[in-house]
Amino acid sequence: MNQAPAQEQAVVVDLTAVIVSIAGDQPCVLVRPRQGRKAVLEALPSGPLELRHRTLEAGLRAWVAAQTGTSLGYVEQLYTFGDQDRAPDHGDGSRVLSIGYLALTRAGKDSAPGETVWRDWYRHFPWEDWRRGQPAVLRDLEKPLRRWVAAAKAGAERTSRKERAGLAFGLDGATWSDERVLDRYELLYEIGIVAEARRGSRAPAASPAEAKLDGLPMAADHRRILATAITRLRAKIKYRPVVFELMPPTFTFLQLQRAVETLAGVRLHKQNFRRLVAQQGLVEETDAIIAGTGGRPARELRFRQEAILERPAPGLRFRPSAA
Amino acid sequence: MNQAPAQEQAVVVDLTAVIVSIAGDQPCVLVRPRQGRKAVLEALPSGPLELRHRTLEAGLRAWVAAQTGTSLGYVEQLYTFGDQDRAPDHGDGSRVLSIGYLALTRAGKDSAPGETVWRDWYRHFPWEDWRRGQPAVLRDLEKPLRRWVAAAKAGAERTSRKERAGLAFGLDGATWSDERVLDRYELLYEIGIVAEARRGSRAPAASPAEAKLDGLPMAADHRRILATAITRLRAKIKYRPVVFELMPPTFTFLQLQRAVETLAGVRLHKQNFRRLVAQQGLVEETDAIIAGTGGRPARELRFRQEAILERPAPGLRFRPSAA
DNA sequence: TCAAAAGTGTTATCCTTACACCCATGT
DNA sequence: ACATGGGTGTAAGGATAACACTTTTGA
Repeated sequence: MNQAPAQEQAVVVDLTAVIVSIAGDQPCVLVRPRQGRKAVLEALPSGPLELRHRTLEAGLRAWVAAQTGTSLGYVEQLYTFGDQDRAPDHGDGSRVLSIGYLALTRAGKDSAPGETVWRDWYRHFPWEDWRRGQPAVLRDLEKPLRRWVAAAKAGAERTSRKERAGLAFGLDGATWSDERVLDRYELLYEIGIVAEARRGSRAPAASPAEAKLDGLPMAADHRRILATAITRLRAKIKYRPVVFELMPPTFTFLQLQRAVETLAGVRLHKQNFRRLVAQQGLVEETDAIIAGTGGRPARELRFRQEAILERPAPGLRFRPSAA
Repeated sequence: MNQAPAQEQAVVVDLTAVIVSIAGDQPCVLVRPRQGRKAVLEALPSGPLELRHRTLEAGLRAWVAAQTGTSLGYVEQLYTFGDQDRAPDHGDGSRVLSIGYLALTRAGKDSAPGETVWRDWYRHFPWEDWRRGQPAVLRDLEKPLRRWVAAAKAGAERTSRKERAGLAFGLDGATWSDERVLDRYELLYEIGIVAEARRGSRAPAASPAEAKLDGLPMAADHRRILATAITRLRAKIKYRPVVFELMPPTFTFLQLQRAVETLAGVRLHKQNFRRLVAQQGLVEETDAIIAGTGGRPARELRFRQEAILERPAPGLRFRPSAA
């Protein structure tokens, strides 16, 4: 194809998994400790693509099985990360690509084998959880955001920064969108609030005040991959019945609502959510009634596979509740 | 990170571009001839990732500039293809990944430099163009599809095949969805109707009747990459203002409608489309009036950048017209 | 008895869809 | 005159959001 292979370069490809489950009211991701240059950091399960892997997905499943003992169900490819400066950990000049995957599983918080642990993803993104109202960090983030906008000299650059910050964080009358997780992370990375941005010691060290605004860092660029996964998942529950991959086979309306709220990081309006789910035909009642829910016993529900055939976009197109 | 690099394998990464533009009423993709094993096939512009490329996207832009003389505007990553049997052209056992990108450009049909050519993408997917009603091929495809369903022994496999075929091709009362381009291609690949599926000489040669049902093949797995691009683009015009990347700076309502119809492969309802676009605030009128449209002169429109800030999902959420 | 959850009913409002109809130009 | 595209009005139906209210359990 190409007569000048002079510069052609072999690269190593890492397969990286964001494995998500729900435990109680926490959205969890499976991580394992990895020794960084200064401290032990949390890393996503991952391993290099090998010749024996017939497909990329098969390679991912093999690595995850080896490292976590888990056999994955639902898996989808997210994105391929390959920028040269994205992972200061590998500073040896060689090229490492990461192909990120999103996996959904029912495995509970207890069942993390080997050295792996389930972690609430909001520990890494404290500004993303609006279930108890606007998160406290977010108010404190507004000041550095506005400072960053003002730091550009007036004109195109200033306008562009103002727009980006407004859109991503819902400033100046813009509404907060649960789906802009990656936009927000990348903006905070650019500003230098996120610890990973300062690893290459290019950016100035954060003031102690700013350091408190950041969530928990992760190894390499895994936090960016996690942000990509959350973005994809939050978008996808709205037009595909993916929540059910995270639910037990049977559940109640409220449990389903809580699951969606957990992922989306918002509170939903109870009555309307029930009606939405019911009339979409996504679930059907079993004969059972579940007691001990803390109130009146609830009808037990199960997912209706057939719904996929009937609706063009069978998801939970919720809107956050006003309250 | 991993103590046993025994099997670690270096791979070559190809950056592949699906460059789309609209010429008249044709959705076009930029291709260049490539010598296959038997014949000259159309290939997407592509080249290997090199050390000098700081980012994947930069590498892609460099290769496209070198091969086509085009400097790309809008670019987004699509998917990374890495299955071992996906590209029978490279049969030497080495691993080649392809990272596919979608690029949108205003360049017209005339301006294809070097050995490149603009091609109507429906030549490769004749079943995807419903602008003049149900495409003729589709009626003929129904028979082999049903034969494939019936070929499975009754039970889970048969049911699954029936569902897949129904969903993808709108059989048995299911509605045709313009977004299932990749599903349809992959199903036809699996059945063996698509020529690429028979390259490895695993599948039986098609009967002359079946060969006529297939669209034009492409080099390697480029047709699959193109199908991925069309799928993404058809989905995206509905919630992001990406059509405007393909439009001239100013245009009329009908031109905009034709552009969307060209991409989506469906006819739209005129009055409702106008209202939809107008009330979304996606466009604004210039002072000019355009004559010579074939009827009454039309108001000239331009895209409103600000619309992106105001709407959460500023796209053209059209539905196909009944007629 | 009371809090918490389950569940029903109703209304105002908005958006979509479809239909009907008039306007201005080129041939 | 008439075909073609440009452009407005409006009414029916469905989906949504917000509200109020009843029922059933466990502590």
